Amino acid sequence: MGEMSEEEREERVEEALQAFYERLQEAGLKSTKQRDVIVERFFWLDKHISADELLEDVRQHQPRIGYATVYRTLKLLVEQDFAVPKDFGDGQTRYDPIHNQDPQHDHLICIDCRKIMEFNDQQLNDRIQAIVADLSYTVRRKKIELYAECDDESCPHKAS
Amino acid sequence: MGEMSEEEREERVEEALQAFYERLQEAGLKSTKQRDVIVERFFWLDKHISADELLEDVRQHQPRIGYATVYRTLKLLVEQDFAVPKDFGDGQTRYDPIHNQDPQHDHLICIDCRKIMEFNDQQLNDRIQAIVADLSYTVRRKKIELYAECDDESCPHKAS
DNA sequence: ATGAATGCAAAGCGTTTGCATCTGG
DNA sequence: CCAGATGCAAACGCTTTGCATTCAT
Repeated sequence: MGEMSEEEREERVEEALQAFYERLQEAGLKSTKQRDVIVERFFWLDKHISADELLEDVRQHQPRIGYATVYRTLKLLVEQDFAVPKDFGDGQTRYDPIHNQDPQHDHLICIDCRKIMEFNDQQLNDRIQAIVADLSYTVRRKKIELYAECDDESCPHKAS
Repeated sequence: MGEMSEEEREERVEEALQAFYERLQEAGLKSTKQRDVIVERFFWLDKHISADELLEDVRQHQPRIGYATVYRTLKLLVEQDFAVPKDFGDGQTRYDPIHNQDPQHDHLICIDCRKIMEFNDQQLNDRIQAIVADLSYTVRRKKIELYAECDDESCPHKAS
């Protein structure tokens, strides 16, 4: 997770938005004020987020937005392969934006404080591809969550 | 997934039950008709199962059992590390029994027919352990789900 | 007898849907 | 114009909980 300047971020968001609206048009779907804000904020924030959290953020820009719209937009993003739903076992689905440059990452969850870290390991991905190929399948997407405990006893994660 | 004789299966169930009831006693919890049946069927069936499916199965032995009891028992099994909750994205949680001899397996889900297959790959596990160790963590449990498409066009899985 | 477990029904919670209204292309 | 999008509220499906009753120890 390297640093990213404001311009780079805006550029990335812009690219994603453009790709998204291209798909919308292909599918004969529309661009609306609400949809625009939701999608833009989703790409801008660029992290796994719950419908709830996204709604809260989006309402700062468009206060009268309904949660149904957020759910519908997230569903749309998933269908169009711009987001991946994730379940971390706390009862609500999180959505991870997919930006083309970054292959889909995996998660390491601290069982002490529930902090969620991201990682991306090529050797792991290679092995997965091999396993699935052996079974005569082709991976479309994966969900890898490692629940782990911090080795360092004095680690701040040792909250609970 | 090797074959297993009836005796072996019964023996495995017996072992698991014994371990479970030992823990119960340690925790000052009780054995009841309902709990016994649920836990026994859960270990016997020995596959990821939803509360719903388990209830249906259990009711063939104890018709008056309530679903709350099944949920409570599953929760107990999870707390005591005899089961792992899994979410495959279809809205309901499945529970996987943990039997000590078999390390926790992973899943390959066919995106065409939703069939869920299990696998266990040592190289994969090794790599995971290495990744997590690098981050100064120790894996407690993992959740790996690969959503894939069958390569064989004539495969019966190509249902949808 | 006493704390735990059960069954039932009701409540909870995140998510989806029906419908009247609005809006973008 | 008119299919698609929105907002609201109601419905949904899975899961949890409150409570009176039953049961294991």
